[in-house]
Amino acid sequence: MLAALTRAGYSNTRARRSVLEALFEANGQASPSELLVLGRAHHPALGIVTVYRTLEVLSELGLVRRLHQDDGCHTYAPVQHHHGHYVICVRCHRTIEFEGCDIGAVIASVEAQTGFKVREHWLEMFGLCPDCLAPGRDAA
Amino acid sequence: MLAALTRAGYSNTRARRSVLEALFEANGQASPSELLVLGRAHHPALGIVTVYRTLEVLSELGLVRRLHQDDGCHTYAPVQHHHGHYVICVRCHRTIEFEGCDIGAVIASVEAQTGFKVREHWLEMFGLCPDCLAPGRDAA
DNA sequence: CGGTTATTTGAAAACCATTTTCAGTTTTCA
DNA sequence: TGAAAACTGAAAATGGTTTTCAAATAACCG
Repeated sequence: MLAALTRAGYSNTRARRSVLEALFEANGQASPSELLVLGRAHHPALGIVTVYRTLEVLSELGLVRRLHQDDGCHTYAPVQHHHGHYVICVRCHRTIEFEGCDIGAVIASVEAQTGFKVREHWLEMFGLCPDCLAPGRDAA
Repeated sequence: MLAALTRAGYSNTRARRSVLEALFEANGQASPSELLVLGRAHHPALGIVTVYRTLEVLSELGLVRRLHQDDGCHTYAPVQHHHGHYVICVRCHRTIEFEGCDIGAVIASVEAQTGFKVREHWLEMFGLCPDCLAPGRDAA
């Protein structure tokens, strides 16, 4: 990821490195303010503005994806699959990317129903992760 | 919709009526500030706070659905189908609800891939509506 | 219909995530 | 190593949304 940034012409700075590290230490996904806290473990002077700016660059390069929360705030997850979507645990917020979103048929049906030409879609799933499903781990 | 509000124990007020009217005059969906403008045509004293509060009530009653925009802002659409999702025109913002979101197979595959138990999902599609697709209407 | 109470309303203020501004710092590169 | 370009953080600005609170309105009862 750092290499991709450099390749794209961006400087290799301490602040950006700390954001990248934070991103991988998170639970699959994290908000800018969570990344600030995690990132400061590596670079105490890190500022929230730089977290936002780094995430913006990473998004543009397709290295990170922005997830939408119900309240309208955002969360960011490293991209693993080119066409990936996410399942988010409603209890612990663990987030996993999945691929094989086979909704071609749904899109075709929507196009037929509405006359629209669909270009992109958002799909996010919410549920419980294996750990939070397991009985006896309610304290987690 | 008004009847449903009354049935649920809410007062039938001029302000709420104007928000309902605005909702149906919109292009399938509208933001709170757009609803304020539309609603004021019916009730000039309408305030934005009441628009928000009315939408909140309508959401709770399942009469309206909140759509998420890329920037995190929200838009509201009247509910037509119990399990509906929306296609939004990226050009004119016309929004149409569709049903028959047949992603049971996708959900099953995600559950198998990740071990999560999926409870709900968000699905929004973006594209061009028939009018905006039509050539020669570029001025619209 | 008139009076009383409970509900609702709108303005202003508070909130909070995100963006912009700007002067100082760090990187890059020759 | 030194100059120029890129980057950074703090503080201020923005803008959608929520809270507060006194005034207005609707519902209800007689």
